Amino acid sequence: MYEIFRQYLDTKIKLTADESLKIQECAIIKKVRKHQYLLQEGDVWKYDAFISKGCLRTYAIDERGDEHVIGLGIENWWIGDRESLLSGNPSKFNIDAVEDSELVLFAHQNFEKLCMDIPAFGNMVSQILQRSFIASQNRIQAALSYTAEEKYRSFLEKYSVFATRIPQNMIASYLGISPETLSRVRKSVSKKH
Amino acid sequence: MYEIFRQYLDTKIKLTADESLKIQECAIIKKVRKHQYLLQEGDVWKYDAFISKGCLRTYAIDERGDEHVIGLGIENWWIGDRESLLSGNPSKFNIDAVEDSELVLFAHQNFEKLCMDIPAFGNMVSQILQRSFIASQNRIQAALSYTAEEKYRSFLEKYSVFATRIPQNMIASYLGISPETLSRVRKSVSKKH
DNA sequence: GTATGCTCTTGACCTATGTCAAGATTTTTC
DNA sequence: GAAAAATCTTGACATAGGTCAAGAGCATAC
Repeated sequence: MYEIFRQYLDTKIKLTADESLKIQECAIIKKVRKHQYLLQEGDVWKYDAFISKGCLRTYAIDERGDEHVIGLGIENWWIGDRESLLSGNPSKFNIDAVEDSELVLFAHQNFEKLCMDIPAFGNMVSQILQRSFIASQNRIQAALSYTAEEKYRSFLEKYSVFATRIPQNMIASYLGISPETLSRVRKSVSKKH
Repeated sequence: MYEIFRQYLDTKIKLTADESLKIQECAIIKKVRKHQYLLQEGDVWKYDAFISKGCLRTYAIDERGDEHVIGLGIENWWIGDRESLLSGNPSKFNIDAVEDSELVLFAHQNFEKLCMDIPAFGNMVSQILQRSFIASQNRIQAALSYTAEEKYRSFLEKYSVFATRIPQNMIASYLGISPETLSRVRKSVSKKH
């Protein structure tokens, strides 16, 4: 439903009725069922996508056939493959639904036009991009410095919302550890309390 | 020297003489000697910084006292701590010079004004930000999926320029492996050719 | 509501990479 | 340009975390 996105916008920026309408006119509502792909490796990603309901993951598959969860997103997050979007090259990633989900999509050209025409909107988008970048930097730091247990603890601190909704094997993959190790870490963490 | 930055701008965007001047008026030239700090943990980072000459690194120090190289930059790269810049909080990172270097700094407020007043400049900046984000995503993928050898190989492919200028122990840290492991990987990689 | 698959846990064992230490090289300093 | 300091290499050994396998616990589907 578009309503969720409207509410999200309201919390972030002030828009005139006209601007608000312009944005809505570009929006495409998309539903995906659990396990359904939003993007498959090899396809070109052409949208800016807001999650209004549910939960999705971005993952890559390496030569050994192992999956690596690159990103996770729930309500009020944005998702997509900016590399494919920007370069026009086929994506290296898959995005699929962890739960039945709903998204608000914008064709990227329309989206860029909205950013140009509505400065408040453009600024919001660039804010989001900045925060995504900062989050990646922090994730890199965690990947470089943390033990398996520290990775899990800091994940819980930041993203406790995810912890209950996402299967453990995906969390393990997101953290760069094996599901077995995550299971053991969880056991030892819970014992300590 | 500011000239290098002017050339960089020329390759990216077209500016009027007036716009060009406005930008130059905000620029602060800063020289740092090898090993000198540009930013120390605990300080607040307040600039947008372009490297016109030399080479710098961003690193964090963990509780065990070990350094982790979060980022590297050479001529024509931007460097800084966007998290501290955006939040106003003290930085978790250190930035220091790997070689004698020269930077073009902009106080962030001036920089934002330039982005607003000169759309071409603003667009360039947001392009750069996007590419930084994409690069981080790829680095996360590498950290999650690659063996030590694969990390080093892909580093060489992307950043062969660095390979000669940056001490191996820093490259090792950037890749999240020990200097000894990197030394062994290099030996085995060179044998294969 | 019971059968079929997933996901999670646990144990036994393995391996890639880390750690420590010593020597060899290279770089810096005066 | 010699001495001191940093960096890199190599060997021996340690270990965090991976892999494999089996069983338990949960969902999902018909």
